[in-house]
Amino acid sequence: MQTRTPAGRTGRPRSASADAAILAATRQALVELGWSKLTLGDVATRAGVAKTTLYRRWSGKNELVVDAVAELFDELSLPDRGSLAADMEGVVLQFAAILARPEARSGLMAVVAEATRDEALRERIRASIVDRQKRLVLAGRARAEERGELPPSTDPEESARTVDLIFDMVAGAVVHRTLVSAQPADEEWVRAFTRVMLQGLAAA
Amino acid sequence: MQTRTPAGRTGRPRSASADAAILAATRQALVELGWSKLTLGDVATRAGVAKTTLYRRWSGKNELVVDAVAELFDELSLPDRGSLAADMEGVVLQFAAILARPEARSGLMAVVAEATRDEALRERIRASIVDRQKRLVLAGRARAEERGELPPSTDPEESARTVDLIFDMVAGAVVHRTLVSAQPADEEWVRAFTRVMLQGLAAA
DNA sequence: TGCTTTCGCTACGACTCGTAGCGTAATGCC
DNA sequence: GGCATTACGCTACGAGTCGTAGCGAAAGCA
Repeated sequence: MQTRTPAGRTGRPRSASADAAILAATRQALVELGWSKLTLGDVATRAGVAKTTLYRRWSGKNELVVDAVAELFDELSLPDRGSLAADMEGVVLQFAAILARPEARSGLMAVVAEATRDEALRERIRASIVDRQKRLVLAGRARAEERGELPPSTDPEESARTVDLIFDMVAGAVVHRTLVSAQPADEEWVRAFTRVMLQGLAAA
Repeated sequence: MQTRTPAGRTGRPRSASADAAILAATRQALVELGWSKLTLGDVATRAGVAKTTLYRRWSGKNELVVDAVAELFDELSLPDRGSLAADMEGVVLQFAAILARPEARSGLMAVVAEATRDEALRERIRASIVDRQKRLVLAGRARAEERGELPPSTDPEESARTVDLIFDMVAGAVVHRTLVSAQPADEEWVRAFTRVMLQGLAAA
């Protein structure tokens, strides 16, 4: 949210249900209208709140949509499928499934585009979406190390660079496949992609 | 352009210089204002043409910006650097250099976002940007085959799938690195990326 | 010279934006 | 219970943009 609810303060507290209603209404509007035709007045009507309430909590469309989209990615998980390759295929498929949803497609790309000219927005995206999901890469590597599929990482700086590279390659490829090439990131594609990734990383 | 200039037609012909001026003005406005604050009225003023002239040629902001951005990617080339790895590093660096320019950053992502809800726009992007640059992948592979670095491709369908995969991975990773992670795709990163790509492809 | 199409210009209604002002509702503190 | 404080819903507003229409002038072609 734009203004975090301070802990000990007097006065009427902000309605928690309004937050949820607004974010849900934002996603619904993204599905039906897309980014460019989405107006804050419309979102407020859908959520059953006044437009002024919306402006009291978010400074604008960008921040609102980032928060609405960020919630979508929290459902990503990394179930143990027995091998590094299977784990990776699984999470990539989950990621692809989220990107197949229209509220994620139109919302995510639009805020990334806006973020190219807005450092604060870029930081917000990084904090609430990107960095938040890097946990998956870290967990996958840790699990592979436990299995003995990967040697334990030694140089922490080199290790961080590799995580960033993996994340850029995975997220970038899936996004490009889904949104630019407009082809489904189905099991066949994910299998081919994962093979290139893992073979390439293993050789390095 | 929105309406191609028909060949044999009577009447005053459309000014060719106006097209160039409008596209240049669009890029300039993208740099100074970004996507969301760019208005067609402003572009028309910058280009020294009337707003109505602009609407006669393009149906809207989306189509205009696609054409303005597409021109940026035509300067990509594939100089012979002696090896597949060097060729790939070279073209990836060129691609990164274009994406480092503000008119490409803000424009490209925005139209991709809009394209998620507009099939015609998606097709326009694919035709005027994506497919147009796949020539680089094809040329790089052909050159590598001549050098003997790659076996000649046999199955044409499998071959096409590989080209698509490579393109999604290269373009996606560079875009994500540059625009989402907001880190420079510098020589060090490109070298690491290229190594993973080529090792991964070689093993498959 | 006529015919055709484009051009620049002005004006227009419709819409969205973000904010201000007001009275009311909900909470904490005394 | 009363009071201060904050959030809420509602209405209204000026500012800005959109995309289009209508006009006379300009630039080609036969």
